[in-house]
Amino acid sequence: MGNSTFLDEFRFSFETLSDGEKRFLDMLGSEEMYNQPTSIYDLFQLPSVEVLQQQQQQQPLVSAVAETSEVVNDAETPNSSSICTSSTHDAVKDDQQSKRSTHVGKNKKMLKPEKKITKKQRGPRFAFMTKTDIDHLDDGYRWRKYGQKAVKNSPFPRSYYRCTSPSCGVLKRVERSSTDPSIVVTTYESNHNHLCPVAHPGLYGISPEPRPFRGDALSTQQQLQQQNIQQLLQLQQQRYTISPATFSNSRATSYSPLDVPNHVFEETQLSFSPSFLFRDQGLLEDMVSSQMQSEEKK
DNA sequence: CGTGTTTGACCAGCGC
DNA sequence: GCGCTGGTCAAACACG
Repeated sequence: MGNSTFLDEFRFSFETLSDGEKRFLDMLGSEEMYNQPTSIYDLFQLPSVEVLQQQQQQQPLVSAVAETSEVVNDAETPNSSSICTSSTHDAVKDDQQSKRSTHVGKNKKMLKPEKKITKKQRGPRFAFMTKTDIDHLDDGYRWRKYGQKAVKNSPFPRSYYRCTSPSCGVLKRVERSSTDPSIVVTTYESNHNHLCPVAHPGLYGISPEPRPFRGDALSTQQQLQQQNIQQLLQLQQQRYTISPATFSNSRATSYSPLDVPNHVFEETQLSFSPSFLFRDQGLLEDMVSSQMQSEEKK
């Protein structure tokens, strides 16, 4: 990484956003969001739930993902390859190969199998900031922590999580901003190849009854923040679902939310363009149920 | 006992 | 080539 900090990688497409989208991104790390959480439905002026449900019936949720992954990925792990067109050999593949081929070694650190994953080969990333005192916000998915590292020039460690769903290679990094400890920066890499366990409890053997909020542990504001995060993630995943190629090939002018917003530079891999989503909004039903359920997963 | 966390070691990329 | 740093592995451990 050289001298570049984690925040240097933190990019959002900006110029393509509508005013409401820009405002939402601004609010993610702002006092406004913290003090008065706002639904992205309002900010983005999403269509009504009824409209979304109708559209969703006409356009099943994961069909695009399944088709793409089968075609692109063959016998391997059917996940993030569906996102990146060519060279995204995902982390899960690497992980599983690693486990298979290193079992022989009694030496704790045997040579790993050829590690061909370079940073440029990884899946696209999506990051956002949240002003919260909770380090690991619940986004509806189940995560397993696989590492923690001290970060240069930051008193706060960075935690590494991996989605526990089999064959799902999504990674997540969580760290606090060194400049503002109240801000948690979360970065997702690749996208899930399965539905959210919370939003679709029946598919995951989870009780279909709405689980209660952790009202005793979380404030209302924190609960709303979690809901907003879940909504944002689902939007992002739906974006992948709709058009992986468009995403991975996109080239947009971006900015780092942690810098002054007029700090503009080029970025190819990380971009965020909700506008695109809403042009094809048949896949938003997750958001509805996730609003009602923000329980943690364990 | 299954699941998740901790933590030290290892590896790769990058800058000098 | 060397050292620094970020990312990952996996044994040991904790917990319900």
